Amino acid sequence: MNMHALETIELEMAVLARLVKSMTSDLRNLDKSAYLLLHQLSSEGSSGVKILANKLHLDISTVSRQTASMEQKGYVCKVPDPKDGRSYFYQITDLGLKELSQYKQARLDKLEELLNDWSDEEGQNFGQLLKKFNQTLMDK
Amino acid sequence: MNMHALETIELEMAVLARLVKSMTSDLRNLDKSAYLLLHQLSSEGSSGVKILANKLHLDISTVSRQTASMEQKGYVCKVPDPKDGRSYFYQITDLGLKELSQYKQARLDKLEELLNDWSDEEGQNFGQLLKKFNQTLMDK
DNA sequence: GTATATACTTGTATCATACAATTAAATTCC
DNA sequence: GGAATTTAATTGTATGATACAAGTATATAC
Repeated sequence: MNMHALETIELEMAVLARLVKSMTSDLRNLDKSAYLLLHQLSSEGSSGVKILANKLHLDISTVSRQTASMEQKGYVCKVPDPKDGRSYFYQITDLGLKELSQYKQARLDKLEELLNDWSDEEGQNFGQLLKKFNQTLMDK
Repeated sequence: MNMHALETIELEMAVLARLVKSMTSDLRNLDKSAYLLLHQLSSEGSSGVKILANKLHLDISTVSRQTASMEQKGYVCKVPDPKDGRSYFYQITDLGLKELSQYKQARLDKLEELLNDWSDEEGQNFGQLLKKFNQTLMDK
């Protein structure tokens, strides 16, 4: 790929990481970190910490703490695996779904306001490229 | 903007933030956090912590610690402002420039490998949209 | 039935960050 | 010109997200 484009992506990616961090720091009903966890449980169904850790690219100890915290808040419930006394499934609860949807909506509202002068085409394009980029990162 | 596009951007942005975090955790000569600081000093010249904090969207206390750490490593030097006894300029040193460039190159190499099957056009497009997105975030 | 592997949790450490308190210098306002 | 206020920066303290290592309990293999 063209060097200039690479350099742009490289720098802007660093800038973005910083900006996203400061941007999301104020919608704090939900632990920011738990968003993807709940999303995962909601979109691909219950699973145990090992699978979650894999999907989320996190250490299992981190996920274990996240699930414990989510359980404590009533957003997920911990179901023992009948086939294996060591393992559990975490299942998102109705309250968890509600929280997830509210948090998502808050993010969407904010984003919509930010991007209010972007064209449909730019938005679609950006969304697709971001998705592709993530896919590329995920697979390697 | 089209709702579906917004939703894609919203979700993929969260995924990206996570992926970028795990991706960059292994090129650790330079504190990951210091990269943008050195970049800023190198591209827009010396300045004090307040201005840096503004440009980097960080608290001045955070920047103060970052500059102290960079100074300790010899990547920046701290020059008293002759006009104001309270303030300083931080200036990037030759060593700092060298480190910055090495770190940047490592990131570029990694990115190049990741994106080796992307077309020039996609890359350019993505770079431009990322830049525009960051600009949008930066300004609000 | 002992040894090993596996699923998960808990202990400990680190990093990046923010907010609050502090210090020291500059500015303002009688 | 000196007291009150503002400003630039640092330092104290706390937190959140993370990883790695050690521990616990259960399952599997030989």
